[in-house]
Amino acid sequence: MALRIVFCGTPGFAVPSLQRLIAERDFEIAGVVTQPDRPRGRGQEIHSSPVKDVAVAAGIPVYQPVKIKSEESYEYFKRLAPDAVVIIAYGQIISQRLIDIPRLGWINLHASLLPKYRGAAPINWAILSGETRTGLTTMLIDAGLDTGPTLLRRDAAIGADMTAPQLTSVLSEKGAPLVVETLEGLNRAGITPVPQDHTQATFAPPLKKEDGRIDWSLGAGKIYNRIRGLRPWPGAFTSFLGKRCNISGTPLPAEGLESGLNSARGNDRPPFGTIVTLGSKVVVYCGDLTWLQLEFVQLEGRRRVSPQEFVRGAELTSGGRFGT
RNA sequence: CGCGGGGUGGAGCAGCCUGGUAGCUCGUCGGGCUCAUAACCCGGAGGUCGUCGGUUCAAAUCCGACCCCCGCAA
Repeated sequence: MALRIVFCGTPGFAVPSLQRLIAERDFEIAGVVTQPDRPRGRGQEIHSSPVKDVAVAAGIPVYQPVKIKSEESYEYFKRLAPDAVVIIAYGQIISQRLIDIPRLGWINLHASLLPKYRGAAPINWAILSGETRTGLTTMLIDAGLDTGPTLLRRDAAIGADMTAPQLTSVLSEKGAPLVVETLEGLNRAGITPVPQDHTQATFAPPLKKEDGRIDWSLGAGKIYNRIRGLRPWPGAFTSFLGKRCNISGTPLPAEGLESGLNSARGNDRPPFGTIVTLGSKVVVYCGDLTWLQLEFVQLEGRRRVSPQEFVRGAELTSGGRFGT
């Protein structure tokens, strides 16, 4: 007898798990719940969620409540009567009334080693914080925010150059089999839920636009963590002559430091954010006597260009700098 | 009709408001200089100024339409 599942999820992170559940014969996906279609992007065109697209393609009925905490959605779950609900990056808080419906509970896949990085943006905050390891945890949803007892977990390394979308992709793929394993384990009562140690909890709140603004007084390594962790949104940006400027870069290797400092006029420390050309490289002065080597620059309204091209057009003769 | 910026030799930009000689940095070609260099000096080639139409004696510049690119937003 196949387990009857309702799947709740929204972004691409949830897609591999959904696809896996659809493909496995042991599960019957009774319905998919996702966020309503909303106007997005330039032109404000209506877009559907990645999870919805997959569900529709698979012929699974989709339910998109504006508020899942409503009488109507309560009736929805009652009617579908799932054995378990799998919820991955859905985007709304679940009330106890709903949690109580399925026999096996609501199983969540979270992209961190709980209780670390509870919240909406665990992947971003892990990279932002300079972590070298993170992981995945499956847990039983309770009334709190990522506070329920944990079921299974998997470690994962964060490569030194890894960006948030890359790590998201890796973890979402690794997560799919973990979800299956968790469901099967729960069904045969082969997994014992383990309460979280709430004293060890840390939080990964939703990112804000301003989180992307670069503080050039930070060291290049920390700035690089932000560049990696803030993709694809809000991205790392600064300002240049009053215009928004999206940039990317990597810390200048140590052997470049000496010549970099020299060309910045010896002991006279330039202001943070000063742009200097070093041979074919274009570097920016950061805190802790470090330099960030630019990878690309994109001024608002302009195409993304190489740092060399940016410098040619920007006329940096008088010691141009970011943050102006 | 969500808001906004942009399309100018091969690249990145200025010029547009206040119509009248195509500008800057770089590349490229030729020559020179140097032990040497992503250095420097001299000279040259290369542009239907996104497309179509309008106004004007005259349009990169003003007006209209369209195509393409991008930032914000979500």
